Amino acid sequence: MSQDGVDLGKSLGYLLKEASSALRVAMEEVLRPLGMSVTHYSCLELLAQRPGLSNSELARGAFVTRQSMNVLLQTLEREGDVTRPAEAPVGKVLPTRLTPRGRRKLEKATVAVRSVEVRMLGGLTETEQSGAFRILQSMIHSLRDGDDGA
Amino acid sequence: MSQDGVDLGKSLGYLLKEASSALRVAMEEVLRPLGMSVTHYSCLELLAQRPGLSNSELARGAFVTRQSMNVLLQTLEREGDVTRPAEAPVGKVLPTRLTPRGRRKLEKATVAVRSVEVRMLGGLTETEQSGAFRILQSMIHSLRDGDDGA
DNA sequence: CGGTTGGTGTCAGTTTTCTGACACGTCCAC
DNA sequence: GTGGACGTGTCAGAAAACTGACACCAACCG
Repeated sequence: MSQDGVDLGKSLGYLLKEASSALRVAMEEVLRPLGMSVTHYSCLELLAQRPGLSNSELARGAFVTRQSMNVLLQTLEREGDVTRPAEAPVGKVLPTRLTPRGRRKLEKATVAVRSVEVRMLGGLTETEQSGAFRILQSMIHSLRDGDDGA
Repeated sequence: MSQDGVDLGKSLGYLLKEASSALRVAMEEVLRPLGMSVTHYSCLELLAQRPGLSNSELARGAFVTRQSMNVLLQTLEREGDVTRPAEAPVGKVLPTRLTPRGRRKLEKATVAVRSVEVRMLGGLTETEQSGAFRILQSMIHSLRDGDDGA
């Protein structure tokens, strides 16, 4: 219906959003059978790579607010995938850790997610992939520079 | 606090999400003074480039559901930024168009958004930009291929 | 012609995420 | 030590998005 690509596709910003959306959709698709959402998975993956992360740190890593991450953590804790001490060892920070159960869940999810990433990079050469790496990092850096900076 | 980059940054998927998030934040920042959200802007921009788009088509273009786009369109219509015929010329499709008022609003927003995009691409050469273009399109294509396909 | 498929607008309810605000703890400068 | 800036966990309410479902229309094919 209508045309398909006029000149929306000329904007790298739009393309970035489109790619991110496609990635999210693809991840949701493979994660759904496992009963996990993308944020769900992100949280577990974060925890596996950096055990003891706080709620706020997890939120930043998953690009959601502390409040959102907190409700997720409560669910994960109730389901027995993560553990948080009842008392803060220092300050108010409650370091979160994966339980063996959470780790097992994550392993399955990681396989699924990795397959998506592999598919995403299918048509790209090694050189293009490292190019993409540098380019994306440059974009992020440039975007954040001006946020608070000037 | 904690470390800063362990090996999250090694995943292109994560980097893509990070870049997209940074872009969204930056856009929200410049759009907020204009009283517009990102979806808001996307809708207007879409309409400017392809007048007469239907609600469903706009939804797909802005990566939201028909239902979400519909409530947005109702707001835009109430504010006088877009027009939809009361009766469908053919079928049930209601072609939407920008009003002069909507067009003026969009112009201001476009300036703001373009500045963000320029900033984002600041550290990139022309060659890198076209590389990014190809790479992102390849990712989108590869991601969508497997969705329904095999 | 009748049936099926695909697309659309819309109603309703739910879920998720966000914004705003509070109290508390740490850290550093003074 | 004392003050302020900063970061954190949490409560409460609001906004945004989603899922599910319905009726309708167009196009195609037997």
